Amino acid sequence: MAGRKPTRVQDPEGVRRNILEVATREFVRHGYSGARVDAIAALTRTSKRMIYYYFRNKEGLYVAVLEQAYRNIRGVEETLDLANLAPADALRRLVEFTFDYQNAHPDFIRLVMIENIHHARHMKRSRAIQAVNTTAISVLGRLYARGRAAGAFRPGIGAIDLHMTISALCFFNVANRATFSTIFKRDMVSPRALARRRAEVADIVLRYVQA
Amino acid sequence: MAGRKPTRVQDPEGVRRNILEVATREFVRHGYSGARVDAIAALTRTSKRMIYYYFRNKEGLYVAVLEQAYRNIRGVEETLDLANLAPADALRRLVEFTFDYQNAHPDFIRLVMIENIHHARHMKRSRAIQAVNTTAISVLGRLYARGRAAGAFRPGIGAIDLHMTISALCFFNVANRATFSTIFKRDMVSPRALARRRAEVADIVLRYVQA
Amino acid sequence: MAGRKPTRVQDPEGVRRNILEVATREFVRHGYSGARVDAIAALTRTSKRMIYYYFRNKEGLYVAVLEQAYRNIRGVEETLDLANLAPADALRRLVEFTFDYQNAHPDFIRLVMIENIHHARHMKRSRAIQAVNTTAISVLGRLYARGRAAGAFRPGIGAIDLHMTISALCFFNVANRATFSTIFKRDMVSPRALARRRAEVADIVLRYVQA
Amino acid sequence: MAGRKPTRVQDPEGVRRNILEVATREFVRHGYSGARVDAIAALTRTSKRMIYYYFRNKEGLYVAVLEQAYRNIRGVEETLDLANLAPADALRRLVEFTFDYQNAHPDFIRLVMIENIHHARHMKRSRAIQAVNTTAISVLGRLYARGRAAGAFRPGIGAIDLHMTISALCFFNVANRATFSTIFKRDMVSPRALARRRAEVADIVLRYVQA
DNA sequence: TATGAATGAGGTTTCATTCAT
DNA sequence: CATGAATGAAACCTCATTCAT
Repeated sequence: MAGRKPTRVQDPEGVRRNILEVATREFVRHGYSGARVDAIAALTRTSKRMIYYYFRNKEGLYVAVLEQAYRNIRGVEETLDLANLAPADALRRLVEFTFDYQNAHPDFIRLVMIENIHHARHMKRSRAIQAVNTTAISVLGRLYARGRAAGAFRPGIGAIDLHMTISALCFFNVANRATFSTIFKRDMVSPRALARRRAEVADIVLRYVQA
Repeated sequence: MAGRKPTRVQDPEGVRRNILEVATREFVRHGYSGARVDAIAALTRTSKRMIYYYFRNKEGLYVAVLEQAYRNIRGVEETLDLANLAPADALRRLVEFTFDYQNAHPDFIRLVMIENIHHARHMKRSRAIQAVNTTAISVLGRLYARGRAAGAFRPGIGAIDLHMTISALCFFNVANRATFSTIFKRDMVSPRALARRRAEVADIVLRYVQA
Repeated sequence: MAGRKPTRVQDPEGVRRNILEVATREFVRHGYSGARVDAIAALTRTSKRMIYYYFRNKEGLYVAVLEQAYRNIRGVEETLDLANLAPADALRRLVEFTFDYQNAHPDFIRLVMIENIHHARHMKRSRAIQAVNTTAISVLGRLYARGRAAGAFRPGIGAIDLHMTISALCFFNVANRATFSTIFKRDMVSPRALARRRAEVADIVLRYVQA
Repeated sequence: MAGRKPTRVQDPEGVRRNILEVATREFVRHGYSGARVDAIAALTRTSKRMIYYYFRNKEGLYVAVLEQAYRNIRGVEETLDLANLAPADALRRLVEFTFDYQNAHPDFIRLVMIENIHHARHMKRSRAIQAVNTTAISVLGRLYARGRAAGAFRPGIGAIDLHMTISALCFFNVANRATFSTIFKRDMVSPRALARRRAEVADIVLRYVQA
């Protein structure tokens, strides 16, 4: 009576989460069209029927996966506590953090790639996602303003442009890893390789911004 | 008898090319799994049977599309005639050219994205593709050496790293256009927006390299 | 605790009636197989479980709907008070009333159509329904006898035949409205169109019966 | 070489016809939603896949069935050669023919019922069907004009009204057979019952039209 | 009495591919 | 070389119904 049964017979939230986890893996692995609802169901602790019960259809499931992914990264920049660092140090830290974060979360990167393959069709329909990435920009904007005030950064750089630059440099290392490392026989995943590239990316951004 | 379609009745190479064009469009639009052999056949001036005749199966067709795409970009850097420019100018020109070229060939970019989604599986199997991008590196390598000799560039930068940086910055503008412009309500396609970003990208690279 | 839905928490008869109303609409709209238990439940003020609780299954619900519909029309003819009219006038009134009644109750007509599509399978099983339409015949039989006695009607017409004739002419206007008005671009629903056809139908029946 | 193989391996038209026949039976038996593509396929000499090849989807198949049914009845009235009969005789013959024809083709009647259940949705979309029933009206219109000229018919009756009357009386005998004969325990299918009702229907129409 | 969660069976449709001519 | 017809396997999805609380 007191104390739940060990096998929770009904646990909607758990079931939902379980489906979402499995589905994320499958979509990430095979793309939207390549992912199989059947395969997802089989890896789930529940049945195919439940996927449709919770997410209506394959597209609904995919959108939920996407939203969840964006929700997970929302505002990570704010956890950084950059205010106590000198602007240049803060920026370097932000870049390195972004680099590490993206390399640590290839699933998210791949979902973004997939979404781009599909012209951001699903993202466009999701209010939840649209509400996201703004924190990145505001954190960056404040940091840049601080650097400007301190005379550390040169003028004329937009926060969105800066964000795009950082994103582009970090994103590539994950997104294009397969083709790039194939063509150039280059290690892009070992800790050493990551550390080297991370430093390089930070250098690029700092040289770009510094006065 | 009299009224045959004006289609050249026997033009194997033309038929092959036609299939390849249509297939490129479809793969680019919908990804590998999302592309439909039926749809490709219907848009072709020939029939489905010919696709299998020439390319064996869907995967063969996709690989052919990919190889063709890589073949088309092979060595464009060499057409640039950078030798007569000062190293910095030459590098700026190379970057801007790369930026323009990639923005002008989103199909190729999207094929690379697709290939990355699929872990470069097909590319790895294709000798033809593996033989490609080396010219980019050698052109860049020579240019960097020249800049070093002239005292214009700082030491310690690898050609592959430099190439990756340029690629990352240019690639992002095409590959992540859909999601990025959706989230940040940002124009990434107008001539004006392209010109601005191209200049910015060139600046980034030059500041990174300059002594 | 405070904010309960205003729904009477315990009102079995009301719940039953509510389900029946919604179900009628759905069956009438989509036919037996086309109607969805889920859809019915969703439109109900209660839940799916209650449908099964009260009606056992989809078929039970449908039979209940059908019985209810027949119960509602049972004996409407008796409300007419035809005894004070001359036989011909009484018959005209009966026909016009039937015409109006059927046009005012398309749901009932459609349930009859649906039941016919299914070979009256459910009706055959329902004692409740079988007990119905006899009043129509007896009313009509008495009226015809009166007309015969008065020399107003010709001999040799059976009450059931007469009923069938009236039914056929009235029923068609509702049942075949969709196809007929589509093919012949004919208004069959405006008050004016209904009045014209009603008069015509009455004429047909009277000319048929009159001596 | 000369002389076809007995098992014609490819016979698209035959396959199409075969599917259509089987599908007609199934739709007629179970209505649109109640009919099962699987069941149709199983009764076919080909496979489920072919149904989709030829008819695209269930709705396409149903529309084809409906069009085919209307095509089959198109212009049967013209085969009657009524011109050599006196107007009243011609009209009686037309009515009796219609009665017999509809009773002999219950499948068609049931398709019309089904289509009405679905608000003529499919018919409205089909140009082929819309083009049909006009011959019935023109035959009837000419006949009525002839009867008027001969002083045999009374004035003021519209051809479409007349057609509706005949249709209603004939249609009912097939369409409402199941419910009507269940409630009134009445034989509506034996040759004798049909002959009696046919004569009655003809009488009704003639009394309605005659001067 | 009431509800949201769950389910198995089966429904429709689509896919890449091959066959017969 | 070329084509329309054909196919099996599997994809996505829906249905009426029942369970656990």
